[in-house]
Amino acid sequence: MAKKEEIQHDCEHCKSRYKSIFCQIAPDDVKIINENKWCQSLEKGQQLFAEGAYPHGLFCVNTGKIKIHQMGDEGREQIVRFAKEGDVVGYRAMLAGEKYSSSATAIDTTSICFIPKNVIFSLIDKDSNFSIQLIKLLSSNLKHAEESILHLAQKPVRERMAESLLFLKELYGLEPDGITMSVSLSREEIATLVGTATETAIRLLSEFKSKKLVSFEGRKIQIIDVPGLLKVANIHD
Amino acid sequence: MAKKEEIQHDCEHCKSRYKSIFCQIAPDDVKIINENKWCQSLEKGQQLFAEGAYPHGLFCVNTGKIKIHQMGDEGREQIVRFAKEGDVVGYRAMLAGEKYSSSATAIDTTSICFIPKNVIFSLIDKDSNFSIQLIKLLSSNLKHAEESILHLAQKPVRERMAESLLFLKELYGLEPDGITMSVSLSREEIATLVGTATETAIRLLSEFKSKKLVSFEGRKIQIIDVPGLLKVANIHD
DNA sequence: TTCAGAATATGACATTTGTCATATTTTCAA
DNA sequence: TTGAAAATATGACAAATGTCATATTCTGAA
Repeated sequence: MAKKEEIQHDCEHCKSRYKSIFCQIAPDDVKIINENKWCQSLEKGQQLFAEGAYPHGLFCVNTGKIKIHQMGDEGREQIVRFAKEGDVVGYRAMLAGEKYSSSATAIDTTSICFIPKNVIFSLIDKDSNFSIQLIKLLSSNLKHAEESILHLAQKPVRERMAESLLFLKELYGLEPDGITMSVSLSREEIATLVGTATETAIRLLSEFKSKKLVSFEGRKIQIIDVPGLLKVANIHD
Repeated sequence: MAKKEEIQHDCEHCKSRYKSIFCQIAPDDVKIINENKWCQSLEKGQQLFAEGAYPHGLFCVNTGKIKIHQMGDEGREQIVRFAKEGDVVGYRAMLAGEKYSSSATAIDTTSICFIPKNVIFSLIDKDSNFSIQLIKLLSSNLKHAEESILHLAQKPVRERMAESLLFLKELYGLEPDGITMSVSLSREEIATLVGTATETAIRLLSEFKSKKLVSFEGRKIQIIDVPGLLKVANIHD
């Protein structure tokens, strides 16, 4: 695990708390979390935790962007989820009492807080509202995962590529210019998200560029034609 | 929804309860569930609930087999999960307060109990142990879903077919003869589980038969060579 | 600045997988 | 029992996608 960078934040005034599963907890519990958490900042590319390790707590994303990924048989990575401000990562394995089944890596400068396992379990024990928040989070993740299963099984790569671009735009939003995607990924990372070979991803992006659906300069991708991308993605209503 | 067949069971003596998320609840709560639940039996092919409908509770599988499936763009079904004795179905949408994102259909004669939403939520409220059971269930489903994402994105169809056969053997077990799989699916259903075209599924099964990995007579499939299937599935340790 | 290694790009080609057509077999209701 | 419809099977072919080779461009450290 990356070294601790002790830039302590204060949970009481944490703005990402209100976007998180901790949005409804009691002031006393906020205090307990505040006293037991520690904060850390990650550079782009730094790993938060690795597949196979044992979790000792969970991580709250304060600012930044995280990818959750798994290693396939041939050493090829697969991105299974993303996290942003207000999201919680590393909780699935912790709650299940298992080793991590995925790794988490920062894909941008990221600031996170770590909350120890025992604090979370005592919260579950005393605050049923918090349990419901966790249950809803897991449910939402499961819904998205099952949608991915459907799309990977049935949609051609071109559709999935268009869909992934729109998904990234929705999730991480645009820069102040209103068209450039805030998230910056390598072609290889885009390929592992879409579930295809890097060369295929590159070709499809070039094709989308020539069709004026997107434009890009290196990793900075501009979304030019949302209706066009929706059409390619075969998304209607 | 299918019509109610009032064959009331008794939760206090229900043997599938001990395999379920209700394994640890208090006797008083068992009583409450018993008084509020109703039971239903489903023929093979009968639908339990449909994508888009609103959930009013959850279903416990008493005996039998259920598939959880979604409809893709071109009207092709995708199986995303299975349920068996002791499993709970239809809970994801209910807990999240959403419409069903999948349908559930019996793939064998099945007996289930329905437990109303308010009973479940009051259990969550009073019994944190029950919440943890639900959280673990969701975590387990999410883990499997993310594994499916990895495999659909990276493994060729042949590997996924071998893996699916082994998975079905593990999940539903074998008949008393020790080699025939207990679950009986059409070629089309197997295809929608593996994520391929029906013809491709048929060809692969024929290939496995000629390689003496399996044998079959119609929908009754015998697992002949587990190590061979593991090898084809590219599963090592 | 410069150079090596990485990332991106593109062509050529092989392989996998899906689609369509058409038998053949099975199932089930009249 | 019989016939129609559905399910299974198989061939021929097309389309999608991956792989390998090879440029070209970019990036960061010396």
